[in-house]
Amino acid sequence: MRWSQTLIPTMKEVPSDAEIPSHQLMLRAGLIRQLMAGAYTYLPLGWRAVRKAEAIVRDEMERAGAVELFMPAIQPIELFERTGRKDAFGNVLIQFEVKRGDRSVHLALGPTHEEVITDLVAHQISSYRQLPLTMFQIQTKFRNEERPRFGVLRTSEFIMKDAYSFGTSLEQLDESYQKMYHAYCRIFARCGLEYLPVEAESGPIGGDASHEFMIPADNGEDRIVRCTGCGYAANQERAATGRGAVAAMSVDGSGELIKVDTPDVTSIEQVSKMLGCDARRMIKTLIYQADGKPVAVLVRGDQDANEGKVRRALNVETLELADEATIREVTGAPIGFAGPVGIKCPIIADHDVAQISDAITGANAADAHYTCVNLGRDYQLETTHDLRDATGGDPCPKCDGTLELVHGIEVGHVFKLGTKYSDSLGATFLDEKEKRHSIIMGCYGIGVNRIVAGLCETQHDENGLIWPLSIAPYEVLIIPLNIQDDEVMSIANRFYDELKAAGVDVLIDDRKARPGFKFKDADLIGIPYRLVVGGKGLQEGLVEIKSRTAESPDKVPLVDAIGHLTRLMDEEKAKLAARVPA
RNA sequence: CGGGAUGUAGCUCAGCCUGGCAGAGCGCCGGCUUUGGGAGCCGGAAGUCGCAGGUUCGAAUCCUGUCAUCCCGACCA
Repeated sequence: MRWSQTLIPTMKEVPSDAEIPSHQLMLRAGLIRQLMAGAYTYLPLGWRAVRKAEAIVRDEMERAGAVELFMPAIQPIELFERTGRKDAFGNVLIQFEVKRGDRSVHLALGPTHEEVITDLVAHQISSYRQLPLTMFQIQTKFRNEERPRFGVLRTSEFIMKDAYSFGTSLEQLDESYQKMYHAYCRIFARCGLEYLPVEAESGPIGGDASHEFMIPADNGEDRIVRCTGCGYAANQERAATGRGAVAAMSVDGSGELIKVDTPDVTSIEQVSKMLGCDARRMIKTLIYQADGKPVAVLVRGDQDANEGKVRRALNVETLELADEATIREVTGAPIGFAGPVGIKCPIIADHDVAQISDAITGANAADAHYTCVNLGRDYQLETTHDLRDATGGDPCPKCDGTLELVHGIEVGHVFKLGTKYSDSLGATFLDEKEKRHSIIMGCYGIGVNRIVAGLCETQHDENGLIWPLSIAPYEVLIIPLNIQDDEVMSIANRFYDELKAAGVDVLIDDRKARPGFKFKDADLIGIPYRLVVGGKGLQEGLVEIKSRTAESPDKVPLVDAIGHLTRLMDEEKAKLAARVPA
C-alpha cells in the first residue's frame, strides 16, 4: 500500500481524553477514531491489525476442530426471556422495538450468542451420534456499558470470537475444553502476547471449570493474584487465600471491653485514624441479606469481603448488602456502627478475624465502637471460612510461596457451561438406549480487538508502537527519503514491487515530506521493519534496514536488501513460533 | 448509578477570576527556500466559544438548566 493512497492520520500531540498508553498510541498512530463513548472506528491501519488477529484465531479454531458459522446480531428478545437472561443482563442488553406492518417486534442486539446457538442445536441435533460438536463465529457483540473506558479496551460494541461446544458427557466436555484451552495458548503466543491463564469464577460446575486468559498490564481492569513460587494464578474474586480454619476458637486478649464514643465516625479509615489503631486490628462487620435473611459477615478491617465466597459459604442463591432498615433492626444503630457483640442475626467470619485479639468493632449503638473485643468472651463463632478477597502478600493456597497482586486485561475466557442453556432451550439428544439428556455445553470467547489493544498497551516505547510481526498492519515500511529524486523513487518502487510479489505486507511512505518527519511516523506506527532508500546511501550502493527494536540500522548493498529482510523476518517468525505450544 | 473534572479551529491549549474586536502553537491551503530524526520565511482558509434559557447597553467570561467526554467507584452473562 502507498501511504499517499490510504488514510493514516498520525498525530504529534496526545489527545487530552486519552490516558492510558494503548488509547493514546492507537489514536496517535491513526489506528482508531472515537465516534462516541464506547464506539470507535477502526481506521485502515487498525483494521488490518484486527484482521490479522482474526485470521490467527480462525486458523487455530479450525486446527482444534471447531467449525465456523455466522449468527445474526439481531435476536428476538424471547430467547433471552426463556433463559432468564433478559433480567440478568438488565441494562447491558440493548433492546428495541421495530414496526413490521401492524406488528411490533421486540429485538435485542446480541451481547453473546449462547441463546442463538443453543436454539440452533436444539432444532438440528437429536442424536448422540452427532456429538461432540464445536462451532464458532467471529462477530460484533453489543453490550450497553454503563461506563465505557480505557479507549478500546472496554466498549459497547466489540469483536468477539465465540465458540460453543456440545457433548454428551462431562468427559466430552473436558476434551473440548482442553482443546480450546490449548488453542487459546497457541493463539495468544502466535499473536506475540505475554499471556497468563488464570482460574476464574466457575459457576454451577465448580472445580477448574473456568479459566480466563489475561495480559498482565498495569492498566488492566482485572485483578489477578499469582504465586511467585508455583505459578498458581487466579482471578482475585476466585482465588483462595491459603489459610485453613484456625484451630483455637478463642483468642486471649488482655484488654477489658470498653465502649468508646465515636460520633459520626463510621468508616474503617476514620475509626482507625481517630483511635490511632491499625486497620488490621479492626473487625469489619457487613450486614447482608442472604436469600432475604440478614447475616453479619466479619472480615479484618484492611480486607475486602468476597461476595462469591460468602454466598458459597452460606449456600444461598442471592446475596446483597442489607438496606438501612435491616441494619437498624439487627444492630440497633445506623449504618457504620455494626459489630459482632450482641448483634441480632447470625454471624460468619473469615479465618483471619478469629486471630485478632483486643479487636475494635462497631458497638451496635449509634456513635460508638468497642475496643478490646475478644472471640470466645465477647462473641462466639463455631467455625471460620475463607470469605475475603485474596491479595498481594497472602500465602499461596498451593505451596509455601506468597501471592502477588497484578492487574490484567482479559482477552479470553473458557468456561464449562453444563446444561444451563440446553435445559432452558430444550437442546437434548437421545443416547444409545433411547434416553433423552440435555446436551452438555462449553463456551469459549476471545476479545479480538482486545488482542490488538492489549498489544498496544504492553508493547511500545517512548517513540511509539512496537508490533509483533504476526499482527503488524504491515511487515515492512519502505521510506524513500526524497520522492523528488528519481533514482531514489525508482529503487524504492522496485523494492516495493518485489516485496509485494514475495507476499510481504509492505507499505511505502511516498509522501512529500522531510526525512525526520517520516522517521517519526515510522516509529510511531511501529512497523517491524524499515527499509530506507536515500541519496547518500545510494551513492555507495547501500540501503538501510532496521527492525523497530534495533538500536541502529544495517547498511546493506542493494542486491542483498531483499534477502537480508527476508532473513530477519524468518528469524523473527521462528522466534514467535518457538513460543507456541505444540 | 454515586463522586470528581473538562467542553473555545482538525489536534494541544490560552482567554473566563475582574463582562467590552475570537487568540496562539501544531496541522491544513498557496508560494519560495530546504531535504538523513516532527525545517525556515511570506501569504491564506478555518470556530454557532457544547446546547438552551436568564442577568446585562453588551456574555466565551456571570447565573440556571441541559447534553457530551474523561477519571475514580458501583455494575460487568
